[in-house]
Amino acid sequence: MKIAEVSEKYGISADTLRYYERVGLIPPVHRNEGGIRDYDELDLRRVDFIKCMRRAGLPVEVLIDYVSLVQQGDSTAGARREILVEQRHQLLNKIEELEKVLGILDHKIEVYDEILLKIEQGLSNAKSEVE
Amino acid sequence: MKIAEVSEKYGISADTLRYYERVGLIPPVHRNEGGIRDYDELDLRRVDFIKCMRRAGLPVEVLIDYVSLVQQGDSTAGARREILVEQRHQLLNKIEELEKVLGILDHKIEVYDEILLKIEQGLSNAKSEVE
DNA sequence: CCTTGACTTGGAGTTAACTCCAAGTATTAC
DNA sequence: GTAATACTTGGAGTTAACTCCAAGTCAAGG
Repeated sequence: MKIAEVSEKYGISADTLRYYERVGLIPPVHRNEGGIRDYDELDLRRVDFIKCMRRAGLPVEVLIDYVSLVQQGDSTAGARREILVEQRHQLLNKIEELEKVLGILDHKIEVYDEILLKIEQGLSNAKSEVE
Repeated sequence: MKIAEVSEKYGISADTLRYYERVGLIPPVHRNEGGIRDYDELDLRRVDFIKCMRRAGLPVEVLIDYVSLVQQGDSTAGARREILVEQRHQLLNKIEELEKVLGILDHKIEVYDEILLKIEQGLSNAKSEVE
């Protein structure tokens, strides 16, 4: 699969795909006779993995370390697991934080609904108190 | 409360606090006779609100818009509600995405546990297949 | 009175993660 | 077979969100 198609399929620009390869986030992609990138099944799986991890905010640098360990073979399995455990931990914290803020937003929206209702009813003394 | 104390209390650098004020993320903070920032209760509530929102990843620009509407008074309550609803929506999507990735990480960690167990048992033919 | 240290400002510098560009080569369309 | 299109590379530019810096002010301790 050509880079343009991969870009289309995963919603990642061709520039970004090349950048990922350059910095080692994705190992060198398969090329055709002319030296042009021709993503095979494995390459696509790697792109998909990286896409997910990046969307979740895992730092490029951490992912580079991880990918480099994968390249070094089975002996690095323990170190790779450590990275995943650490990132899982970070992710969990992040989710908890976001859920807290979601609650705050929900509350604020409710308050606004009440205020707007009052304003609609012409109660202009519905001084907001919301920030 | 002086800027250094606020910085300490909320884990935001004094530079960042001044930056927030400069770009309009926080309305001008109360000053003492000498012109030095002296955060009052309202200022602190604002700092806390912004801290939460920023931690959840709400863009500074969006928050500037919101804060500016607050300054413009009650007539902007509807527009402010719209911003919050939109951000709530984005946040929910984000949380769903993170939870998906959390699941992927959990699965990968499990797979690593199995592999590491095999390796530990000396089954060097436990060829990983994990990426 | 002078020094120390926390504060002020506007503006420049940094970082992560892209994103774009110029110059060159290869493939496809006519 | 040649013009247009798509690809290549290394490197420069961009964006968001800080973060740091130089030069200056001011209150308080010795």
